[in-house]
Amino acid sequence: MKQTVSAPTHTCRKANDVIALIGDKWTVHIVMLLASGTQRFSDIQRQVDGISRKMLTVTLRGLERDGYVTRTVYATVPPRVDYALTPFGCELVGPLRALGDWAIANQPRVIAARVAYDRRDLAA
Amino acid sequence: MKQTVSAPTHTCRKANDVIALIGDKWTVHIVMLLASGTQRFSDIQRQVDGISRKMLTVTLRGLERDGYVTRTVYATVPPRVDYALTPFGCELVGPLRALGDWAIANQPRVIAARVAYDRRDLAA
DNA sequence: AGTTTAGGTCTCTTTTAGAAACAAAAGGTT
DNA sequence: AACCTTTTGTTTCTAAAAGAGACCTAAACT
Repeated sequence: MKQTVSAPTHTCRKANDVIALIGDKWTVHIVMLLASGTQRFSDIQRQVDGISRKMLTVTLRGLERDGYVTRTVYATVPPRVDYALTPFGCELVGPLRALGDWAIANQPRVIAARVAYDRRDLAA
Repeated sequence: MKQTVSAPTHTCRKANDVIALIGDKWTVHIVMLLASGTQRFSDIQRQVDGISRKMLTVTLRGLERDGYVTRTVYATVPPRVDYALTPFGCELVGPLRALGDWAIANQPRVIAARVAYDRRDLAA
């Protein structure tokens, strides 16, 4: 029997692959940061609260690979590496900022919902 | 010495907490699905390609806890459980759909960027 | 009796995230 | 000369999370 993968399913799987990176919590922060201009590695690390060097490297490499950011290495010692959005990356800023702003604006409601849920759970 | 956590940093950490769930690859799919109406557990599982029962349970529970969806259990055998967006969850649909649509529309460009990157990488 | 069904849970294995040590090499300091 | 600092990583090791698959319940059907 042939595989029964419908067209919509196929589209979803591919979109999922894109979303897996752009929806990532670190990615949202980093892209919003870079939206305000070029930054070097250590600048980003300082501004993205709680990220480890490793995860920053991994995330930035992924963003570079997918075409959202450029990585410019200066052959100095100690090294200096600049990250900046590509034009394609700039296009992503709109929808991503919408999500980020929504999250910031509605965070108190989420916290309230959590507290209510956990209290209800406790009572049961 | 006092902790030096600036106000923006504080805001970012809290927003991060919200984004960690709403930006999740499964969440985006599930919320978009529920946007078109109430669905039962097995319906969602069938439509969200590749999700395991466990991850579907975990994700839906998280969405319920944060106030985005309601969970209605019917005491029948075999059981039946309906999931639906709350009014709050409906508010999330806008920004989430924007992101999802962007991902679908631009997926080919991402794939192209990846291929180019990997080829460049290989040549080096 | 035995089978099927829906919505989970439980256990076990594989990935992934995160913390922390190490690298490299030019320039300044002792 | 030997040592320290600086920046951007990489490597290693541990903890947490995701995924695969068996198991559970109990009514209705065969």
